[in-house]
Amino acid sequence: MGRTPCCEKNNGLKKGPWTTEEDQKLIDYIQKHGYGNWRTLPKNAGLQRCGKSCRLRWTNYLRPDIKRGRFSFEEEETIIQLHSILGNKWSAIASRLPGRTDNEIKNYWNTHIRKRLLRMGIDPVTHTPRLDLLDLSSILCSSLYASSSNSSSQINNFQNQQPLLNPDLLNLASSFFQHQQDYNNPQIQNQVPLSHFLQFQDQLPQVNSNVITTTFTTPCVSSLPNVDTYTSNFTDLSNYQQYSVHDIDCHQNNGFGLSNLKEEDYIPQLSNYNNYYGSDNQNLMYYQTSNQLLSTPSSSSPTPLNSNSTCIIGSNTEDERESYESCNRLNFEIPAHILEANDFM
DNA sequence: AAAACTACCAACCGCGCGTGT
DNA sequence: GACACGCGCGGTTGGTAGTTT
Repeated sequence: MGRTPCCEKNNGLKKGPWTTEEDQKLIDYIQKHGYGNWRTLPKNAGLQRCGKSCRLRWTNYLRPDIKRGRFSFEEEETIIQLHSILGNKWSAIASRLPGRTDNEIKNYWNTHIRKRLLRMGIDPVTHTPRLDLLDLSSILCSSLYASSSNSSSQINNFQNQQPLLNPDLLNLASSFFQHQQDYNNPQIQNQVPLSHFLQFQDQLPQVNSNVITTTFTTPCVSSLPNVDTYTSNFTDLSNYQQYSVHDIDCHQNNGFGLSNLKEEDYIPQLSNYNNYYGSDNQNLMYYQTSNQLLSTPSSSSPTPLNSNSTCIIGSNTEDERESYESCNRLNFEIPAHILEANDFM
């Protein structure tokens, strides 16, 4: 079976980059006749190209409504959100970004966003933390329960101490991530009742609290070479309060500190990843655009929708960020009520 | 200055789907 | 039902510009 290929091999048709003359021929022809039949178009237009090549050239480059230039933060954020829902459906994503082509978005994803997410320890496919790498419980427990045989002074700080993080909280975080992953699957979205997620509401006290900072100095986990920044969030579905977790930085002394971050390493606020989770709308789209950056040394930490219910794991201050350069650590900011409730201190 | 390396992106390729015969 | 066709999609490639060594 099978169909004849669009572009026969060695049939004299040109391949490779288009010349301006070819572009002009294609533009002129389409402006006069439209682009009804791509297979016959090149012959009629006097082009030594196959129809497929003409179509790609037109749709990806010559179309008059193509928007050129860098992707804005809003566009980038939209891409990330849509990708978390649609996956690699580039054409579907492109249809929601006027002026951008699927090819352009795909390229941008593969060359910028995907790499960035990977560096952050986020699986670019599932948009969830790579728990294979980032097993919070094992990391923190192994770090916080220091062995007396370890001579590191940092580690010795933790000798004979109670675990600093409640395993229940860590399990809760892992559960959230897993649910988030499950909920990205549209089939599961339709099957899992909202109440399934609300169970956590009881576990996270509804208390306005001042966010206090707790800094843990730990040995970095050598098995996490790519985990630089991790961003995700928790969304309380009942009232859109958000429990954000961002900036779990685990820098090894490999020279990759925050100061090494380039502009492209900064990401738009992803805290609205889950906004659609709480929507009753079957179409489940709810956008919050934001220009806020994460991990931007010159900018303050992004503010979640409801900052009074924020559980931030990360460093917020300039001083703290600078100290990353010389000190490996996990740095947490945890609302006081959670710390108290879990007897952290 | 040149080689090596990296990042980017336009273009290609193969496949699947819908439609017509 | 089988096949051909047109088209669109997603993955991949390769050329090139920029950067580093």
